[in-house]
Amino acid sequence: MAVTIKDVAKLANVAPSTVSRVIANNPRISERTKRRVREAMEDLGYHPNYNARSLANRSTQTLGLVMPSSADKALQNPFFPEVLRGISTKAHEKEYTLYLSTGATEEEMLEGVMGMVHGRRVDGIVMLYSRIDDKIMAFLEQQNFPFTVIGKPLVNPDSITHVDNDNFRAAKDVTDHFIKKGHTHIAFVGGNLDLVVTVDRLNGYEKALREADIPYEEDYVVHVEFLKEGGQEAVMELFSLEKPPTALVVADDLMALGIMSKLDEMGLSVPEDVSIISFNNVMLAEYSSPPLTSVDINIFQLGYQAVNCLLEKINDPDSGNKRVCVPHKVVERWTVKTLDEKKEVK
Amino acid sequence: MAVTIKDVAKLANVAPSTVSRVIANNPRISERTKRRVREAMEDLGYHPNYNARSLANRSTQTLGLVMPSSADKALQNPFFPEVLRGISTKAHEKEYTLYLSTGATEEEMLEGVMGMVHGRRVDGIVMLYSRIDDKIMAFLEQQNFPFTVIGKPLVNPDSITHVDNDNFRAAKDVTDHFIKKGHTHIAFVGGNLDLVVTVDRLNGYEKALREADIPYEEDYVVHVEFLKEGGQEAVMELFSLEKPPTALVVADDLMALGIMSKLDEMGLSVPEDVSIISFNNVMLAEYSSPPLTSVDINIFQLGYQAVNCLLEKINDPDSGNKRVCVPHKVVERWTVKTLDEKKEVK
DNA sequence: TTTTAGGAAGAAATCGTTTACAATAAATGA
DNA sequence: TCATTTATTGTAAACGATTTCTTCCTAAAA
Repeated sequence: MAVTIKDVAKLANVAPSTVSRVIANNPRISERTKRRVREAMEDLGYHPNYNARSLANRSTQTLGLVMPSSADKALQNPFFPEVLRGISTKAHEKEYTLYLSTGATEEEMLEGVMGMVHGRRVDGIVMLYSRIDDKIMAFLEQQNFPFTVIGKPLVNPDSITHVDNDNFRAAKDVTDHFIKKGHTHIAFVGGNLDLVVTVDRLNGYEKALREADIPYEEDYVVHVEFLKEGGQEAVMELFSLEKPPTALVVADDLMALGIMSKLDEMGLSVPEDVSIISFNNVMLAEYSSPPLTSVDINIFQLGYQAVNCLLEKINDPDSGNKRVCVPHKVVERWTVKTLDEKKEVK
Repeated sequence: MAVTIKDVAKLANVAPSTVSRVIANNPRISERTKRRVREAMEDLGYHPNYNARSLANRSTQTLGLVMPSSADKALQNPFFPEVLRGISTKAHEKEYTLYLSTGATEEEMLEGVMGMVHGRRVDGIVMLYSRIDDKIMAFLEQQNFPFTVIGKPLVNPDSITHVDNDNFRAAKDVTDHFIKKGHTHIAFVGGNLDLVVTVDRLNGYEKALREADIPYEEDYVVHVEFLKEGGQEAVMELFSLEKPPTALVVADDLMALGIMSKLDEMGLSVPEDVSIISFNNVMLAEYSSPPLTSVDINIFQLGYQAVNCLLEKINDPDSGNKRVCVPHKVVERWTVKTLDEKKEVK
């Protein structure tokens, strides 16, 4: 039906293998035959069949992406389009294409990944999250399949190539920022505790408090989902406390947005009554009212670098494992109020 | 290396063809051998090789997505994550996976699509836009390759399956809305004129004006890019006119946001000085200040239905062409000011 | 007992490439 | 001149499935 390498071979009066070599631009073929073959390809409108190629090659030129939840859910958070941008930019640079994972439950996801790996559907995998005790990561490691992680693997980070921010530092920075502005009642609203990023940030938050001799209160730490609704739940909890916080370290812009709208409903205003710094600095942060002070973690770079490392691993499986740290930067806008400026101590 | 169908066959003491039949659950194989073979598969941890399958089958179980510009650029607009959500939801339901297109220029995109089609890399394609005189669409049509379009093909819409909103109607509705609220100086800020969606909406806008005997002014119609920056350009043009508009029909939320921030810079306030209704109703619309009145075009459905139609076409290539119309709904928020309430005429 | 039908499974071709190995002819060197 | 390279191309075996024929049984019909 479609025109194959054999048709080209016949027309150009050569063997199929010769055509294959011309495609690969093998130097062992003379320029004269190359020209002849290329002409034949042109004439017939020949295009190589990817599946046949992959099969013979054992390479697919495609990369698998594993989301923390089903793509359906994950795509609701602006984080993902942005990593995707970084990922697809680098992937396309190197002529790789992308393959999105399936599955609603963790069990289904694992099933899907096993399919990708065993079925040789992808050459490598980017994990878009890092969870504690993750079955999928364990599987990939055990299979010795090329993969990189966005975030920090908890167990043996040195033996897994990953790209991450310094989340501990970032959380400490923003907490310090609040402290410097005179806040002492600072709460932490994080995502699910089994995400490593949450743990890192929580630790940074705690460290900052300890250094400033502010007691760490269990009640000031809540963990909710990375969505708007999550933010709203958090508000309910925190603002029914006897002494509600005056400042919030929030792990995600979307959550912060949810928090602000809930706060608004309750008649509390930002930053007058409560200050907020969140993470990610997605476009929303700029356009909310008031605009959010947010930590820019350079999501695009996260994706871009993850693919970069992955391709290195694919091309040289024995290359060592790397850790790439993408710098962050807090972008100050209008959600932080100064209670009582501290003198610079340092 | 990896375990193949032959290994399973050997262990189960049957021919490879038998194993294949067991996988396909062919009724011509006895339950007893089926059990035996399945056991062998389990024991060896067998997973079928997708490439080999695709090659033999001439089907890939994957769908190609063609973006209006490179994925890199397109993903900046929240429209795309949301269609992607719809698309991936349906695709995963039917165990199809997704393949993102490559290419920065139109020429490169076409190249990429030709690769997908001729190289049998995908079973069908969803075009995420509809442009006038589009080479890619022409190619797909000429090849008689299964594809569906999100948006309305301009040339022969009846012979191409597509899913769309009634954009003419939607634009007329919002323009009428302005008119009813007493506005007479209504401008239109659209995307690129070679996108069919722009044309449809422009026509709806014009129709509403004519019906209300408001003159259609060339100066009140501008066309810019579907991004924040586009909105800002638009403001520069419109508000240097002698008689600037009091109401804006804007083709995209992101553009509207750009417009609002520019307006703010210029000391004009929304909706006091200028009213705005935009399209898409992405999450941003809800969180901007003031929150945007926006036409919800149900982006998720657009993607979901596009895949639905595509799968139908793939499974039955001779099924007729359809047009699915996804309903829209204007979501009123706080960017429209009543100048002078008209009596309901109808 | 022979024929026949039908169920179950195997053999081998096929899908469209790549690639190791072989083959040929021309060119080089002694 | 003959052996040996070297440059160029061909042959055929993978790659890992699916699928069309066959074949082989066994049991029912004649």
